[in-house]
Amino acid sequence: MNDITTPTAHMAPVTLRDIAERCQVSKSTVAQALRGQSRLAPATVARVLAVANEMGYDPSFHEGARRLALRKHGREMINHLVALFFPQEYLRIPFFLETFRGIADVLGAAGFGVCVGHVTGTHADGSLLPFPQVMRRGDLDGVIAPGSTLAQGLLDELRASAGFGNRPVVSLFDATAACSNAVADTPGGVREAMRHLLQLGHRHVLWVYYHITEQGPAPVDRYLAACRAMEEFGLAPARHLHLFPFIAEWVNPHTAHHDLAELEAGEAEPAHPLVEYLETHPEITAILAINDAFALHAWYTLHHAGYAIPEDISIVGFDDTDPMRDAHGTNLLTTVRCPLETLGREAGRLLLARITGEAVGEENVLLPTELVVRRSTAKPAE
Amino acid sequence: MNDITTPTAHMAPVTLRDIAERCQVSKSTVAQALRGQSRLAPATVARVLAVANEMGYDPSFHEGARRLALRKHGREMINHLVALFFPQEYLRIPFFLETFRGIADVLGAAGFGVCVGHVTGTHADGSLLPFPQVMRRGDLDGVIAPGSTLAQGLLDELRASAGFGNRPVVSLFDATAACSNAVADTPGGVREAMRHLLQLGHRHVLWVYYHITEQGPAPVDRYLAACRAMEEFGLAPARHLHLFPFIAEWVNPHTAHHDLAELEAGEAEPAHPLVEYLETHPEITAILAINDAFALHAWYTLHHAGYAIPEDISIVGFDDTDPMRDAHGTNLLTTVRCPLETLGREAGRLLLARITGEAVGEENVLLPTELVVRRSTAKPAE
DNA sequence: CTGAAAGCGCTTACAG
DNA sequence: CTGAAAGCGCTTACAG
Repeated sequence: MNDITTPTAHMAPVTLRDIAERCQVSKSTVAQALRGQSRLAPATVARVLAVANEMGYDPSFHEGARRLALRKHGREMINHLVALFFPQEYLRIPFFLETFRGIADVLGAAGFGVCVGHVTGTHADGSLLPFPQVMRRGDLDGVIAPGSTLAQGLLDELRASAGFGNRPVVSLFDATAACSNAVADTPGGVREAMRHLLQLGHRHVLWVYYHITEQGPAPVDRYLAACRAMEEFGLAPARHLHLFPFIAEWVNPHTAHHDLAELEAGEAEPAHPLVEYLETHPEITAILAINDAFALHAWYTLHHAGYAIPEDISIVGFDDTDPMRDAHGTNLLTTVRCPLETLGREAGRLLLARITGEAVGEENVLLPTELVVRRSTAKPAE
Repeated sequence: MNDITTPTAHMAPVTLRDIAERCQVSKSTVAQALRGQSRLAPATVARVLAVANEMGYDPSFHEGARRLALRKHGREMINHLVALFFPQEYLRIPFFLETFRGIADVLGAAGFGVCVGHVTGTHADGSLLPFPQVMRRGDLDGVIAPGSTLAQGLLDELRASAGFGNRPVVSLFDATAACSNAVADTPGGVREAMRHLLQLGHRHVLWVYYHITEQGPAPVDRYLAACRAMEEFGLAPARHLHLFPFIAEWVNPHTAHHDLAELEAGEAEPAHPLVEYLETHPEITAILAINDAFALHAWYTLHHAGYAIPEDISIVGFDDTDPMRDAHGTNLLTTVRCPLETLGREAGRLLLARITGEAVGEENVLLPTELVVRRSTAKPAE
């Protein structure tokens, strides 16, 4: 790809020299006047400013030259550009979008552009996409990214690049050492949700998680919070907290929710793993899902298999982003709400404070979550 | 805000001069070798390249200087940065996000950063936000924006700014003169949807639209398509196409869907305007909504008022972004699907072609839409 | 109080 | 085939 183009004729933009000529002063004087911090005669400053304004001088257009000149003296400029990195599929996930809104609002209000970058994007041949050029040449004043994304090596890559160095980074959703963090208290939300179920009388709960890691079912901190809540009620998690891994097809738009109705009409339906599991574990009376999408899929699946919600099984979601509406439009799903837009705002605020130098060290923000009790949870059947 | 910071000690990045010294050649030679297009001795080129590589020379880090130097010769560089402008609330709208994904994918794969900009953002005091700095200084190679946004004056503002000039612009969703367009054939979708209803036997249809303009109910092109479809069946739109303006509270997350259930328990419920309208116009047997969210709200409202869907009223949505699921998770809403991610890809492709110079003039892409018939439409009751 | 100078890191005519 | 020169537009020491 040819990177250089010869543009169609442009009106030449106004430069310091143009102003200097018109004012009959030197370029240095104009530069000083424009920067404001000088011992020039007030009258000179006023005259230069007036002429600059009249000629339509646009300093932002010449920031490149300014940056270059400043390097000589070992100083850097704020570029008013930050990147928001995230895995490609996040643009489909409502809880990310709420956060995105908060970030974009705060940074936009401060005059910063927010550049989006997919970290897990791949070329057609499967090779990983490199960062866009903007992100590789010191244009970025800072970066916001989900903790999971940073943990995958993005942070190291950024720190190693000459263009980024030790500029500020804010981790979103999950706390990460070596940068600032803006996270919601999701373990607290899990604890509340579990207490809610236990207080209703449930004793065997199915924990629907993402995938297993060496440390346990991910996200591990939430799993541990669920365990602790059980222990508070004198229950041994090993016996009372049942584990069920989430299955990708549940929320894949091409496979989820589409086949149940068709199966009705057709041949014998294969048993859904979740239904099988519950049939062999009749002591389970409640499901705690890692997000609303999983909760909804469990709900549809169980309804289809003849379970009544919440009479036979109580279901709790997470995030409060995907409603389960009845025919009146009322959301029935008990879930844990995270202050996502606020989380985004806080992430933006932390980053700005570091960029402008108002803050020096890393800072962590932890926002409370809130259990929202609706109609998908009830006392277990007796 | 102080724009300049004195950074912590950075390792000085490698420059042409460093390489030149090590190679015992001049800076010009190094520059030529690095650019590749020269009549240098192949051996020299090889040696310079090897040393540059070994020293870790990063050309992208010095793009600023390169840009500056190129200006002297009236040439411009591609900056690998484009902006995507949209009204603030679009980050909540699923149909925009699908499109966003397509845009980000295509541009990311080409090494371009995508910078998001809110056009309707306001400061706390209500004043309109200016563009972020990046967007005001010639950093942008091009812009993508919804047609509605461009029509509000963004295009003029961009063209008038020295930093942007006549760079390429692609209009999304709605066609706009004076730039390239990537739009879906929504009028075609409306026509199909209306034919579907008329073929089922409906004769009086309620058209739920955004708001009235001088040209008619917006979006006007879709309204006219609805009229034409009626005329094809020998019906006069003036008598058979009933107009109902959309009410903002319907999709405001703070007021929509929340109160119906609570009202059940409480005092006398005020009649919903839609219900009132249908009661005074019993000849209406079908609703054609401008998007799925409105269709869903109409559905919930009518269900609550005792109407059966589709037995009493057929409902057609638009976009296929918001499902109306039954308890099995099956989507019941008949609607018109737009190829949104593809639309985003096309918009990105058009922009890239202009930026790289592969395409010269404006180009328009029109993608077909598709009626998806589900269970919310049926023959009218008789 | 103001200006001439050196230089950020690069580019491309232009000499040799 | 290679290098010295001029310059992009700016900045800040440093003289005067």
